[in-house]
Amino acid sequence: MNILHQLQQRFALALADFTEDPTEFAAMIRPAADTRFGDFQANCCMPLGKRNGVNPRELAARLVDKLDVSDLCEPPEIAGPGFINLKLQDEFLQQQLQHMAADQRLGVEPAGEPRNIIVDFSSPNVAKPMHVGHLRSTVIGDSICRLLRFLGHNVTSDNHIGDWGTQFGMIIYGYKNFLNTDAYATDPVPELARLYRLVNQLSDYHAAKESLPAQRERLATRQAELQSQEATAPAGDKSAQKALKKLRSELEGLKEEIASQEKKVATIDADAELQQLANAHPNIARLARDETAKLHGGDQENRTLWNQFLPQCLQALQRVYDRLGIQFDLALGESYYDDMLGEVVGDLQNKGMAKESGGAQCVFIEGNEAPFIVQKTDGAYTYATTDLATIRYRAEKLNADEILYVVDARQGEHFKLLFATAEQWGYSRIKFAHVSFGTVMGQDRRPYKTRSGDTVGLESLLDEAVSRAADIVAANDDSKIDDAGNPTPELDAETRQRIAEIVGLGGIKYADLHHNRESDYVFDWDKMLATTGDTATYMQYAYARVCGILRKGDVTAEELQAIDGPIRTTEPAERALALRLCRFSEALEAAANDYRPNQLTQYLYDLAGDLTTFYANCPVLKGTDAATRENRLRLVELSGRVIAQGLDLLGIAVSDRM
RNA sequence: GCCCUCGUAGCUCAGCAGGAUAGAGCGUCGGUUUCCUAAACCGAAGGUCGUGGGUUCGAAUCCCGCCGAGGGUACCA
Repeated sequence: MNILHQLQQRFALALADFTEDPTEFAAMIRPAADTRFGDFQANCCMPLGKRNGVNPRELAARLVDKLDVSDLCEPPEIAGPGFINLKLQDEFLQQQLQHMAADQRLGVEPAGEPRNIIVDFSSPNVAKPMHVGHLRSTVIGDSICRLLRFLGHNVTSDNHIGDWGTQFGMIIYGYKNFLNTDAYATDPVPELARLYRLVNQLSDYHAAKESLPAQRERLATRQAELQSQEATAPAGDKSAQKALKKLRSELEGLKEEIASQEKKVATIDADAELQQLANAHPNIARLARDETAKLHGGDQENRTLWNQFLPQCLQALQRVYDRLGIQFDLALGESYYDDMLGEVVGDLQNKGMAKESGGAQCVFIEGNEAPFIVQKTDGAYTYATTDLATIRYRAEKLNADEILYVVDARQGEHFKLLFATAEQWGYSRIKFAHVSFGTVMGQDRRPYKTRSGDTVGLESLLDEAVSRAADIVAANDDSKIDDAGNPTPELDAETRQRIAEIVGLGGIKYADLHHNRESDYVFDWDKMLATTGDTATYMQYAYARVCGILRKGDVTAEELQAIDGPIRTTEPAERALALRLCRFSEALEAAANDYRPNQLTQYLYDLAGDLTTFYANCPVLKGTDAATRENRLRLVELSGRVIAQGLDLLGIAVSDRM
């Protein structure tokens, strides 16, 4: 039941007399821009009139003549240059509502042709704790899975974990040299993370020490260059000024880089213990890489260690996913594909796609300067190779029709090359999409970091959200008063905590999902947990009020759902709410079509707004006759179900009290 | 150098298979409680949609130039 589709179908029939491709023009029906124009508007007569050399208004008149929507709409009206305005008949709207209320799927029809869709998202490195950078992929990916699944597709969520890269060499090196046995015995994962950080820190130290002199020299020459150019560049010469500007920004970058490296060196130098370690391990970076190579080469000891570490790391990740309510159907990490990589390169070579260039095996895609490197000079494979092996596996073993990669926009070029290569390689029947997203920024407009400059750990982020939410929940509950003004808090400590979890995590997820995923967004605690405005809380609150009304009205959702007969919409606020409810499937489709959960958040926000406006204007329980009361209760109950279902598709939970 | 994003109200952002007077939240100002959760509702002020051109009956939306911000760019993923 999708009213927009029904209208489009009717228009397509009528349009058949006027054009070769009626669906193209039927698609130009959309919700009315202004409610005064009605509920929907058709914009097709202007372009079609132009194409056919007919006056658009005349064409509109003839089209309306031909059009049969008498069972759905009031008589269509022609306005302006040739818009056709449509207003749904109340009886039709009421029928739709009745059907929706009786339907477990809320009137959303499952896809006629379900597709096998693989959604590749989250994909953290197991060696390091998850951080804020993983948030978007995880939250957006999960929502897309839920949406597509609800729409009837066969969705496989796959966590393509980084479990085979250089970071494991670092952990192994750390384990062999710096292990704190007690700490490892107590809780292995933090100890492994510490080892990773330590080895990384020591490697960076040596790298910085080595490169700093050259960088300082470079800075000096650049500065001299800048000075001389500043002296000579003609003020009116635009390109000279532009070059100057570029040089200045390059200098800034260089200074920042040097400062950050100096900081790394200083940190170690300031700590006698760390300095001693650094001195004792001058070749740590190379040795760690060697450990990785040994692991890949099948070295017994390193394989044993890997087998020992991996389950523990995965378990730590699982804690975060459990808390976020996220499940994966598969978690086939990079290691899973390791023994297929040689074959992939061989096959690409046989097909003449991979060629040697500069010692590496490369696929060159026309129109791209950079090659797609599938095997490095040293013989090692790259993530390009793994990604190709993964595509082959998903195509052949999972029968994929569609593969979505929910990954950072910065990897756009990689995916462009990957998809082009895969298509040439024989997988052109699969629809590939890079569902890209922008960076999470701090208030300073730089990638979100802690005050000391470290990346923000995901678990601590979640903890903080819940703790902030707990304060808000407590404050709200404490402020509840009865008619006499006496405090009447109604939530016990345990309930408050449960609600804080729902509100806090919902706030984080919603803040992410309600932005257009393509744009960067600024992370702001106060906004995401604000008790006012376009937040998860607003919707969760609307839901809690629905439950509150049913409780006060002493009816259950089941009882209301069992009532048959149309749901009347006499008041304007009732009608607006009813129309919004009927657009649920439109909203889901829009969100799924281009993988934009923000289309759904927008819908839910509008719905929650319509619902609270309805509350303000239409009393449900008080001062109403029995029929009105029942009718409004059904409207409220249906709204609650749609909100809960919509939020669920965003991965956000609700509570029946707040 | 080449390539890719982005520039919309004081702030944060929607809108971008071209359509009627450009929307929302926050903030500001004003109003609403004998009434089902005021975590609410109603109203007002606030915009040369970076800029200059072009296509069109019609452009925030499509094309080109310019300005500004960010990102990527051969062996890290």
